[in-house]
Amino acid sequence: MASRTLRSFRQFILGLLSQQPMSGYDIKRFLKSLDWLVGSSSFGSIYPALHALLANGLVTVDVVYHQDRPPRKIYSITEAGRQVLKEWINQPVASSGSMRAFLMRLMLASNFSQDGLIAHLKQRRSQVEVQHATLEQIARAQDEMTDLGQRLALEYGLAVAMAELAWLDRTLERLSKQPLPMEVAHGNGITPTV
Amino acid sequence: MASRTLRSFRQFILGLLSQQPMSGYDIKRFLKSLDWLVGSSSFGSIYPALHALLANGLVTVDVVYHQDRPPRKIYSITEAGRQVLKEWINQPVASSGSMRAFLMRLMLASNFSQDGLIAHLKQRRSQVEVQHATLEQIARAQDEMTDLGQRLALEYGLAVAMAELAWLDRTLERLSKQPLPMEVAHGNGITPTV
DNA sequence: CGTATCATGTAACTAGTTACATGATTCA
DNA sequence: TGAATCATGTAACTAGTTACATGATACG
Repeated sequence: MASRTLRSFRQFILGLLSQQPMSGYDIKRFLKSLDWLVGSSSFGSIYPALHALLANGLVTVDVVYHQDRPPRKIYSITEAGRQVLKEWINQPVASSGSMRAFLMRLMLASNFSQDGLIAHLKQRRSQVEVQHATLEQIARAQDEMTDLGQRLALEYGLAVAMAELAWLDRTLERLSKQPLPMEVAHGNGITPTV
Repeated sequence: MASRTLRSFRQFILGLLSQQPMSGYDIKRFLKSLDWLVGSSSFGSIYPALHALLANGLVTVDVVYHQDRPPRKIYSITEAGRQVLKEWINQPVASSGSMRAFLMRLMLASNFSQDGLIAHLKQRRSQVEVQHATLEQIARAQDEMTDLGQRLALEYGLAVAMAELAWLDRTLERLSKQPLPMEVAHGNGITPTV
């Protein structure tokens, strides 16, 4: 029984492997370049995650030897892995919805159906809208009395929320006009140097 | 020896208590309202954190009884607590700098010196600028070849980064013109209903 | 010759979540 | 009567970090 203890980070790694076979080192490099977007992580979490995915039969390994460099373990997703990934993607996202969680899923868009992708963006839109309204309400309720830092943080949140809403609206419109270039262009720019 | 094992979350709670004495339940409520900004947390982390702060002498408790409701434990910061908080605030922030970590500190602005606050905003500015440049570089390098999701995530990050930069510039200018209304207006809007 | 990059991994620890346990009061 | 809100807490677990260990090659 494929333990359903896989949580978001493991699943995200699985998602990356669905786009391209990679080694733990590749994943680290890739994640580091997107640090700001989805957050980096240490080898101490990547390797164990990979071992767990392997133990559950969601990925396979190929050891590739080189003359000049240490051997590399290239992980590839299996059919079972794609299945689990698809199930994960189809599950609704937690209502709080951090930007990080949203972006992690968004990056795996090729595993969404067209409608699924649009639904994901719409869901984000409504979440951000709620948060925006909440922040404005807090801001209105407190006005002068609030601590300077709280006021600044509130303004900051409002500015970011508005930017997100604007982007989401633009993008949703763009996507609804074109039939979506959904032919999955594999490759994430990190050449695996096999 | 006041163990220096206190990490950001504990310190943030300490910071909240520096603005106003609160109970664990108050903190939960307050954090929940700012879920989107700094993230919520469970009682399972709040109460133990409070106990740890108490054990280290950074806060004190007062039990307040009510006729109609359960008794509440109101925590207040001590002088030692303010000291630790000040030291934390004066420490430089990690270079990666998530928005969450930034906002947590920003919310505690009343514990900064004027210059400290401006320095904090400037540091964020330069971090976001670097990230923005990095994302643009990735976007340029990959152009067509990248997966749809990756492209969307990149765009999203760029939009948010630009919004942050704009806000930071506006705010830094605003702050440099006025001598700052730095008389600390205590109170965070959550009436403690003592 | 020392440092950086490539490459994999483990062990000890920290932090946090979820689920449980308790119990009073208010509202439908 | 049953659910919701107020209010505190603990125990078991999960996830993640930091620090360590290993070892090759390349570059200055």
